[in-house]
Amino acid sequence: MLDQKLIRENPKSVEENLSLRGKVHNISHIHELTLKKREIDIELSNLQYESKKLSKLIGQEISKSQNNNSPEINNLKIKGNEYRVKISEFEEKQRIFDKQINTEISKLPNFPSKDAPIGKDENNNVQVKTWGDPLKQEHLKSHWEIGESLNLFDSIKSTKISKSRFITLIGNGARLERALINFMLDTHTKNGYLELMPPALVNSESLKGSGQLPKFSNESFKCSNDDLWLSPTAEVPLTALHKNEIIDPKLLPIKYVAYSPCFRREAGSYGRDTKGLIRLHQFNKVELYLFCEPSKSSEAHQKITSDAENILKKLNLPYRIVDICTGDLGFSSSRTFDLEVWLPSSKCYREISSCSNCQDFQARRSSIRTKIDKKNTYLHTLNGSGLAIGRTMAAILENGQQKDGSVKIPEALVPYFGSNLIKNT
RNA sequence: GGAGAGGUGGCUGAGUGGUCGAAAGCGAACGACUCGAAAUCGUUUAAUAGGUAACUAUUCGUGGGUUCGAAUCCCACCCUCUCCGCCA
Repeated sequence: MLDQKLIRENPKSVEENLSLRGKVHNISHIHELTLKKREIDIELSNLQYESKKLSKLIGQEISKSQNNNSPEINNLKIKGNEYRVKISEFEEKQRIFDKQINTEISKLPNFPSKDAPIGKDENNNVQVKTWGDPLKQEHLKSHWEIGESLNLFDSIKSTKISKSRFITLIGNGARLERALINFMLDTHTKNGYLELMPPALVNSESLKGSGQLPKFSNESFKCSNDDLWLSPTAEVPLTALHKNEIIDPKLLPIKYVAYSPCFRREAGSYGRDTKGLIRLHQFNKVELYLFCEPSKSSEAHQKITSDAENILKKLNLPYRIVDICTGDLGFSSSRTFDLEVWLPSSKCYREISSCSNCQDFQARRSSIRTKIDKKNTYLHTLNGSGLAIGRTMAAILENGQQKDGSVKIPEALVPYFGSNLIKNT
């Protein structure tokens, strides 16, 4: 959520900032609404002042005369009634304006950071670094081929259970998934993150708070009988955890790591990544999340990114980091580093983690503040996948494949998986 | 799901129509006393919006309503607790 005061006082700068995203945002209508609302606020406040004064006077008169029905008092009551009528008119107006302004502002995305590369779309993203040697042989198997031959998962049968884009993990596949979750959680908790396991169903308020609503209702699954949705990422419950709080600065920064299943409708991606573990309606993810003071968020962003990278390094998976350009930034983010893992079968890097600094955008939507120099200040929130489990499994299968059809398990994972090889039995 | 009780400031808790943003206590901050501390005494101690400020308004779970006036009365919803039922 952008600052309403800024929109009222400096709409030009707001438009300029938003235009960095490569799309024109005309906010003049919102600007006008805020000005009108301001007038209403002032007028209402004046009316309330007069009315309050009169009510006190009536109270005094009644206790003085011991009679609440004298003509003088009745006259005062009639006057009071006039105030009441006017006040409720203004309150109604205020309500309407508040609602309009709020709906409009919550549709506006975050400002891109000044440090984000300027660009129109994903083609303008900037590769920051690469790590490891990408495997580039011909005739390498895709992870779904490997999964099928080693009987690690089944998507065809899963359509019986649900529909397409769901997976059932089997045997070593299920075991590998579990090993990855535990490995990642252990690694991050050793690095100072507190482990949480939040609810998978979240209410509309929570989705608004982190930026998925009102604009992206199409991308999450809704439970029709309740005001509950299947959470698309642990970012949602983790933001909502501290909704409407003023957090003691001594407790900052707050660092969470959470395993959660994630549910996404993937509307509009028909035909893309239909095979394998890359794009599913349900997937597992270990998420890093951080609340900190505004002055510390850039540094924290580097840190959260390197904590996510750490997993890829330990698993010995080649990857690169991409600095997302202003035109390709997610709705809530001001700056994002994507970690992309090398998938040899498709000979390209695929996103496996997205590390974002949302600055005060989510904190303002969710009202999460701290005291800085006695002033309430919105915190900055950061999130990063650390990592998406399914895509990590895909990368391990493809990068660890051996000529005999078996798959080598990265050393760091062996204690968790219980074996250094998956082979056909 | 049924029956009952309840939601008040950082916490405990009083307040059932009138100057109440709210007694009292605890906690916290500052000051006095002290070499220092404890104890004691004194003062201060909610948030939000607008305003340079004085100040003004709003907020007693949330949203409506009644009234000149609502923490207090009415309606709806949410949440918590106890008992019963069901369940991992």
